[in-house]
Amino acid sequence: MPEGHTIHALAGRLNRAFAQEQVRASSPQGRFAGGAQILDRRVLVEAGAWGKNLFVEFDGDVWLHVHLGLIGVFPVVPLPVDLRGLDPSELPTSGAVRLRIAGHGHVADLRGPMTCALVAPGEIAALTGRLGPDPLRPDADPDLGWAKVSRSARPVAELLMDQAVVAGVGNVYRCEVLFRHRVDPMRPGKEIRRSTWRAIWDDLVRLLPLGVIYHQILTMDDQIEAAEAEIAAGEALRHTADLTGERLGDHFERRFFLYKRTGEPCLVCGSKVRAKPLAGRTLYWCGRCQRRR
DNA sequence: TAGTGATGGCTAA
DNA sequence: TAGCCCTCACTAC
Repeated sequence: MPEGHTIHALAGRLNRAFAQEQVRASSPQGRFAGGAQILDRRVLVEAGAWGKNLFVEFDGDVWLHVHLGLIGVFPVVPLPVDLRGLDPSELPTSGAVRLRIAGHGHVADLRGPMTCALVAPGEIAALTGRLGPDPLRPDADPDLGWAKVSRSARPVAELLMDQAVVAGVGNVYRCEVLFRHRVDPMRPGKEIRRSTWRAIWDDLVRLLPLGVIYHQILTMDDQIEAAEAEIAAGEALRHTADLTGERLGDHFERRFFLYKRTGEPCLVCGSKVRAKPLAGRTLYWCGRCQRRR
């Protein structure tokens, strides 16, 4: 289920649960037994995210790279009091746990990741160097994305999904943000105006943090404004303060302009929402609102 | 209860 | 282009 906001939220949960703590690591499934052995009893220094990639630093300059892919999950849950102090191998396991990280008060089980590997510090730079700017990172430079968009004949909907152009955008955000700016998803990158690109980028910088805070993709204006008002009032904290990954239920009603609304009326013009595969995923768009102008 | 598709993206062919 | 990772929410029966 991960777009970039999910991974940034996950990094935050890992930090709240384990940062600066010596942890136990194991691989109940066995497929990461060697790596887990190297991580075991190290201090988890800090977790961070770049787009959909999670990087976790352990003492001794040992780095873990995780990519959840489409089906991976990595819930961080508090340990029930009666299970604390047990050897992590004695904790109950559900599913194929590639990597278990256990601390004094929490346990995190990684299941179904696309990537789970130890990487040398130098490889981190190589990995992030292949990624485009991440709107969730304060040092992100949107011009790096623009340089690729403005030279490409590929459809903008395909470019937005390309992690080398923008890191962290997935199928929901690409469909919704293109609609929010009434951009024809099939328009070639080089025909996009710089001001349009900048507006899309600024919108991502606004929307993705809401996704991190609420663990929910928000793209409808009324919900965005309600979320921002809660944050400004300090009320959003109660949704995030104790978040360790348990499913809390959606804080906002789950609704989008287009996503998974094939054939239903566009919320702006009433014409039918269209869908077709693009860049390996289902693109949703409104043929009238997003007509090329 | 069983089947399906997905908020990814790599590798092999 | 298909396979894979092998989860999870949702649907049809």
